[in-house]
Amino acid sequence: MRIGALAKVTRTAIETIRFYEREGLLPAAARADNNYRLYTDAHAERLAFIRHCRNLDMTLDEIRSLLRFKDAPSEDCGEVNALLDEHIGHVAQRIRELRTLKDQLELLRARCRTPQATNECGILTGLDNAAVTDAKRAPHRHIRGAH
Amino acid sequence: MRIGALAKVTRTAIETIRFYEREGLLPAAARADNNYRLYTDAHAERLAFIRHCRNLDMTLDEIRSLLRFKDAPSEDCGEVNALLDEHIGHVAQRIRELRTLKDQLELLRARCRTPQATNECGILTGLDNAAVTDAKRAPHRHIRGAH
DNA sequence: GAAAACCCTGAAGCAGGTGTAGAGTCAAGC
DNA sequence: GCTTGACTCTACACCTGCTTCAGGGTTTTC
Repeated sequence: MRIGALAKVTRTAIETIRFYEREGLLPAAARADNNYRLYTDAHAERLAFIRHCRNLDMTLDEIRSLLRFKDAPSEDCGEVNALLDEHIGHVAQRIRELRTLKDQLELLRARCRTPQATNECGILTGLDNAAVTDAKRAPHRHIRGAH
Repeated sequence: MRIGALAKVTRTAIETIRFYEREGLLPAAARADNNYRLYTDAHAERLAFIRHCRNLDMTLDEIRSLLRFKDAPSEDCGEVNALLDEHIGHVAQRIRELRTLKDQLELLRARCRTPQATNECGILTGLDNAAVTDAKRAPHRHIRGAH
């Protein structure tokens, strides 16, 4: 199948497919005479795998690791378990951070229940006075924020 | 004070300070004869404000809005309330998403309790078979994920 | 035979910075 | 007076995970 068909069955943007090929996640497809990429079902399965992992918020590096394990089928999968455990840890950590964050935001919000002049707004003065404790962040998190 | 001192008191990287100046969040500092930036206490306060907001995971655009309200002290702050409410909504939404994600990851993890050959690993086959429901994502979220 | 739909490459752009190269400035120590 | 080290400057590349764009060529459909 051509790239458009693969994009459709995996519900993935065409550009993303080419991007995964450049990144080495998806093996390069064979080419037709006109230089169009030609994909097999194996490509579709691998891409589906990648997309499932992305839906689980894994980084491309984590997915690369998982693909290596898949490609070495006789090896022990203990490291797969470890990788997943670590990833679950990241997600749990980020949930904790966001809950703290939400508490702080609601505290801040409670400082100004009704609109008034901005120079008396409890929210702005709250942000001025560091009412917010500057929670230390882990330097290399990978689960994204809220926007 | 010079940029290094400002960096120290606000616990902000020097490059980040210059970046905020380029982005228009921090007004350009006066320059000494040797072209070094010279900051006032007002700069330090404004930068502290920005950093508090960033610690609350606001985007630079949201912070830009808040700064505009701060700079117009006689205006009504109802929009500040609205901005914060919306941001709290983003965070709450992201917490919900991450909880669903964590449930899925734990379900997946339960498929392989003990290490075995990777071709029999329940995690890898689970990811193959789309055991994971592909949750739809909001297209323009801004609160970051887990890594 | 023309228009619409598809495909190609290569590069730039997004957020929110971080890190680097290459150069200038300044105070202290020998 | 000269070197060393700490500090600062500008301008640019890099990070993730794509998305968008420019500027082509090809195939399908009417």
